[in-house]
Amino acid sequence: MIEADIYKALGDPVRLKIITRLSGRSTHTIGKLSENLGISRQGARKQIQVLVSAELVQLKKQGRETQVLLNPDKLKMARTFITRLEQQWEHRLDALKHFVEDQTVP
Amino acid sequence: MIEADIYKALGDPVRLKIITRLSGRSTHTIGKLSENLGISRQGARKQIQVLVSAELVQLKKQGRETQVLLNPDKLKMARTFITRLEQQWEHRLDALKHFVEDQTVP
DNA sequence: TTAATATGCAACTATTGGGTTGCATATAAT
DNA sequence: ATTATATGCAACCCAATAGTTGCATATTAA
Repeated sequence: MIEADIYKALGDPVRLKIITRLSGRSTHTIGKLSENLGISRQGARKQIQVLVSAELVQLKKQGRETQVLLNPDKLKMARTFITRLEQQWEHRLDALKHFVEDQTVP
Repeated sequence: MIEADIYKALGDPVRLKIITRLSGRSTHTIGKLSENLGISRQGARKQIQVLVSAELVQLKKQGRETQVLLNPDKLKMARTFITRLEQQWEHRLDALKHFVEDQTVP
């Protein structure tokens, strides 16, 4: 079940904040991204690495700094999976509804 | 950042399997749901409890067994949040595109 | 009433995770 | 050449998590 890793990566307030920032502003360097997260730079770096491992984010070294890039495909995967769950659920409810209707005396 | 808790709950293969089962079939008892997860009943029970705490799932006791019910609202929240991230991202890309176009010599 | 089933609760272990500090290194600016 | 900036790497700590086993309890079936 590969999907779990994506949600696991999103399942931390710091990492979610990072992702949110990336989705909103243009590219961030590791340094900028690590600011105002309430933790140390190295702490932030570790969280960024988690996002890299989950492939939600990509690093691109440019000179002495490193850009952090969002990978929208992975976000899409996460959303698609949830959407599928919801659809199955609704389909199930529909089936149940029909079943109940069939049982009803006309 | 409340959202993180939802993803955290989804971020485990066992729990994701449970959610998947719940979305697909009709209501499960705790017992049935705990089968074939590769872990003990009590282990599974703990994971179900995590889902309960995250309000992704609800329990309803019926006699000696307990039904596990999916809470579709929470799934929707998770999906909505990701969708919003994606939209911000796209909006950002659009803005960038326009900026580039403005810089282009006609 | 006795037995079987469905579940709960608690203690314990091992691993993962989030975070820190300290130090090293590479690139850029003065 | 020296200094400042951006980042990397490793060791360490503590808390949380995933899982286990063992036993208790409530409900239903025989």
